[in-house]
Amino acid sequence: MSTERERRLARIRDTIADIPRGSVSSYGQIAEIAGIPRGARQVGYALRTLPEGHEIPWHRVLQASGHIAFDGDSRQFAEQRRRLEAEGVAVISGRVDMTRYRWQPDLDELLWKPSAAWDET
DNA sequence: CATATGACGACAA
DNA sequence: ATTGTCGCCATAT
Repeated sequence: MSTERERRLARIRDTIADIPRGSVSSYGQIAEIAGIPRGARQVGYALRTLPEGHEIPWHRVLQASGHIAFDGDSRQFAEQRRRLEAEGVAVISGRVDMTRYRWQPDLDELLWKPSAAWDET
């Protein structure tokens, strides 16, 4: 069986997995799409506790301001910037232009995802 | 049950 | 642009 907590984390991971290459999203946006309003910190928690060997595009999640969430001198910051630039996302001063790269899921995607929560029952 | 902790976010200086 | 405060909320202790 699955606890509510597990399903919540799964929805977050699934949502992040849907961010297309070359686009980015924010913690808050992911939370909302995953059905967790005001759950930005929960998205942070989910990313912090990703399972081993995951293939989740964690680097496509940024702060609402477009800034990378890690300290500019950290190794993780460098890795995230590298991955973003590798797929064509410009990172200027540790920041991405959200108006330009923000993921805008269409109706199909939004209607498609939630169904995963339905057939859980 | 009480506190502390964040890969957050909005807002006021 | 920066910094500090406060709100938020699941987890950890």
